Amino acid sequence: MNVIYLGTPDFAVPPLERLLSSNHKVIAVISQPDRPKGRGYKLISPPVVEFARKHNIPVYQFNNINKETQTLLSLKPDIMVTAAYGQILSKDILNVAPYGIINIHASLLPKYRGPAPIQWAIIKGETKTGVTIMQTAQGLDTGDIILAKEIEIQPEDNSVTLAEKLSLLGAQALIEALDLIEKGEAKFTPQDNEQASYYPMLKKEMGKIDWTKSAEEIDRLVRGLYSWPGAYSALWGKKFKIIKTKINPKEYPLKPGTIANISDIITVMCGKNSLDILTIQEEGKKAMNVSDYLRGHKRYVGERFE
RNA sequence: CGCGGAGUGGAGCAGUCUGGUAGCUCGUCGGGCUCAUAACCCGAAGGUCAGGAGGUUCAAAUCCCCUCUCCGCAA
Repeated sequence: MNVIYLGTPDFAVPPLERLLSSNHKVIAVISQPDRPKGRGYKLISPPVVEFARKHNIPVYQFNNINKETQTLLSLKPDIMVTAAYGQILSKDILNVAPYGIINIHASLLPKYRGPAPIQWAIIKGETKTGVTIMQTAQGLDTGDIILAKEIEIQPEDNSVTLAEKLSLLGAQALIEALDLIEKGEAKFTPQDNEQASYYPMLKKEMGKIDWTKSAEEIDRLVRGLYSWPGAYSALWGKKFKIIKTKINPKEYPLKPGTIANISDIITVMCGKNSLDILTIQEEGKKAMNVSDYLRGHKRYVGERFE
């Protein structure tokens, strides 16, 4: 089938790559416009755009896709695929291709609808998640399900590692779904709205660690928010990103947020249990092992994170 | 020109304001102590102080100029 692929971030690259080596043909890639990013506000192209250019696929970066119905029609797609595209599609767009639009969603729908399902699944302490290939319908992540694939969330998984896995899983699922649709064997199962849950976009403020919470919760926050926006806390007048932590079952008679032990790691008392900080990043500095950090900084037990 | 921090032996830092050829914690190597050790003691190696056969100066890691790289904020 002739496919128009709509996607933007890293997550959307592997499925596109997989499509290129499939029986289906990618006739165009649509992505968000280049945005000023990083220091100096340089204009940066989305990862999917970089990839598409490298493979000489025509790229479109519409400011508002909903005004481009005619452009899309002229491309004559059989079907369109979305993967973290970033724009809400109007009804007109949904009807451009004969086979409609299908979406790769990084959760087991109907759970974890919304724009950050991977991160939320970790934060909420799920032990498994997955990808769902579903029809893109009006309404956020509410379309009929074609197929889904499960994966376990490992205790050391963070959003980056899990996204990589889900992206590859999604690539595989996408091809299977397209093949089914082409053969007319795809089944479309409506979502059970009773079971549905929706989680919003991540915000920076979410990363501020509340040390009165349990070590388990904080550890999940650290893993879920890595690498953006990241969990953080302040100490010694500086802001520190907490990159990697490990739950420590020890309890100390100290207020939450207090440093209870320093060796190669820094152990901080939490609301319940304590947390070993393994990797840290001081503002303006690179991320480093706490053991390295401690070589150049005299830090003491009893000091307290804010 | 968005704001800001930083580039010093293998690692993390100090020294820069108040110029005078480099220091700390650790690592590495050798030796000692020890039943033994990541502990302790003694010793050693290792640095064109990001780069510019730049500027100022008797003298620059330190002051001035230019370039490169990394990072935090912001978006």
